Amino acid sequence: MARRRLAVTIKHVAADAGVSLQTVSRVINDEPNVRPEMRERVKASIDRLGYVPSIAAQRMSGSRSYLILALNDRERTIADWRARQGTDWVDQMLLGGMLECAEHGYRLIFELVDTHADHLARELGAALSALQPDGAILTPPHSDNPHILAILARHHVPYARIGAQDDKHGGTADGIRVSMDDEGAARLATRHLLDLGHRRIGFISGPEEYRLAGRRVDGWRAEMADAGAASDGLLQAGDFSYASGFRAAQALLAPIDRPTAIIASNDQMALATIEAARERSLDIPYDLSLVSFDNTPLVRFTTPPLTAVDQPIAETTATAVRLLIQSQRDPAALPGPVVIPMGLVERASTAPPVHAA
Amino acid sequence: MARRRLAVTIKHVAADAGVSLQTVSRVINDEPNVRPEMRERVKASIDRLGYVPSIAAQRMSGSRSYLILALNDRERTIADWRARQGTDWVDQMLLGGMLECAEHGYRLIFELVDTHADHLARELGAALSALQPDGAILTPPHSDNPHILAILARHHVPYARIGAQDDKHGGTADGIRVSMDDEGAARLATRHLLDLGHRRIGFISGPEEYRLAGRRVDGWRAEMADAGAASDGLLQAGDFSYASGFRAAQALLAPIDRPTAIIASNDQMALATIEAARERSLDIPYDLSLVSFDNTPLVRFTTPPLTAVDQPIAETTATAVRLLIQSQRDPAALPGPVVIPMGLVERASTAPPVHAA
DNA sequence: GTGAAAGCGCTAACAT
DNA sequence: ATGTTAGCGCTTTCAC
Repeated sequence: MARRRLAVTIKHVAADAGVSLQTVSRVINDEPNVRPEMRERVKASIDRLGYVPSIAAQRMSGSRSYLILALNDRERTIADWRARQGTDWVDQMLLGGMLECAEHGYRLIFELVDTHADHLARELGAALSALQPDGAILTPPHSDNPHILAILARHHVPYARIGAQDDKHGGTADGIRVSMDDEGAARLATRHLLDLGHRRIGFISGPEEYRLAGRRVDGWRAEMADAGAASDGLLQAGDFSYASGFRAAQALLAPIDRPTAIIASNDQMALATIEAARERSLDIPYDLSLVSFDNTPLVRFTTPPLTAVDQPIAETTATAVRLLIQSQRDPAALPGPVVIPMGLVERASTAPPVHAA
Repeated sequence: MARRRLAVTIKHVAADAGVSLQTVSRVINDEPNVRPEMRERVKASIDRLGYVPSIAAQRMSGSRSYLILALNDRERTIADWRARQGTDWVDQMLLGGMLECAEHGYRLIFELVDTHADHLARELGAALSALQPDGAILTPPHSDNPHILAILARHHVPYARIGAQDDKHGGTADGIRVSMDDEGAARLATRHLLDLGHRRIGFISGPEEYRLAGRRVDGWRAEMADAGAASDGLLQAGDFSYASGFRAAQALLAPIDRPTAIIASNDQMALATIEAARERSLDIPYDLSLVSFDNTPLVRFTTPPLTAVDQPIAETTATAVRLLIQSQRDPAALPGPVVIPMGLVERASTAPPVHAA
């Protein structure tokens, strides 16, 4: 069976326009040294023939692949998908990432990567060798994984690290860094509750391997301190799971001098806090105010709908893509760490404490 | 700046194993005419060097690209992402599609395609020329779009149509077809309500351009007829939007002889029905039973949680991928239309009617 | 069963 | 400002 190559190639365009391959290539890549009239002629041929460069061929000859890899944690992502809890992290990433890529003629490819070290080098290496992307976007917890950074570096793939905290090599700019202002957001949430009149504000933290979890704790503690409110005994450790959130909420709500408000550092743990409050017949928001983190879709459908810190995932991903592409064009100017502000969406789960105001 | 090609290529493997390029190629592609011992030797070299074939090069020389495109409607998908209502169609597609692809050494690339005819040919053509995928998965409403099918055919890209109803060219097997059993599911939902003792069961339909919407209506009507229950005046047209669902529910609930149960053909319209019932002080499930379609995450968080028909999107997508890949291996045997059964998840929104049982 | 040669579509380096 | 040449990594003939 003869392979029918119906695809129009650069040759057809060259013939049609009566120029050399090279001139067509120059036009495609917006390179100099082509007279305007030639350029127009070639463009006309391209349009007429409906020519589109083959990414494979472009990549083969050492040029760009116009592919950007979005690397996410396999285990966690699949678990989220299976759980069907409405977590839309992936969707928001695609929304921000794909649209921004399209803007620049790139394409975003979503890829799952195992954290487990054995597979890691093989798996990620395979993806990089096979696809040869022009860049990669790392999400937590990969953003701070030195193994992954090393593999990327070995393959000369530039990367943007979302939510990465520090440079690994003391001061050396290690990839592009784009973070959400988790600390500021925690302050914002805490301030909101303080303003309502709360003084005893509990906090349920996330797991330590997520650096952003620590930053959220820092923000809460700092804002409490600034207000002269004690935070001792008001911190409970969770791991972002419902079960851990439930235990943490129970621990916070058990004492007589229980907090009048709780900040949960993600939505699942906030959900668990609602349940823990219900068990003790505490009414939200009157007996207990609750602020959640992340603002995933489900918090609009809980009873009551939750006041929540909003994670601007789409905007953050778009920014990462933009900086990555810009830095290819001008490899000199790597931008410093960029911080995207987070917002607070007030809903019905926060109110003044009963005995205050 | 010298381009440092650190990647290990087929040459390195050939040299390392002391064989020709061709033999390595045969091993990679599991082709015959290689002695077992040679094969082992080459495999050992591949492992040692961590060699991975470059997709670009493979594609260049006329072989597979190991890429499968998942085509979704741009406007609708972006709107869903922006709305953040917890619709996880895309996630479930990725779950089923990516994992099944990985199983066979393929990769799934998620792509948005405009329905608007002008752009369509350019856009989709560009994606196909650039990526040269080995196959495409079409989702509604693209599955039945003759324009898209034609462009795919012109580029010789085999496709699987999810939720496509009929062959376009009367009997000619037009691509692979995988559908969910919408009619059966509607019957299932209706039967569930009939079994509870309901006789007046209202139905809120979806827009006509989605063929599955029509099939859901058919199933409801057929099951009602089988039970000897009248369906006249119990059908209201919606378009899958909240607003349309609200209007439809209002129309259904206004008459004195209002239905004791309603089936909404998607979750947004079910949500709207909850609100419409609340406005008339109708308690769900006691005054009104409600069954939803799709089982997106949000229906677990409503009050009450909704009994819903579950769309097995992941399984359907996985099946489409599997059939697509199989049919490349053995182009002879294109399977007939495959139907994936849907299930009913019972939650708290359905109960016997007050004046029955 | 194995290898050598040609070529896929494109761009970098080097002419002109 | 434009054309020519070589080669990217791989698979497909076609020899042996």
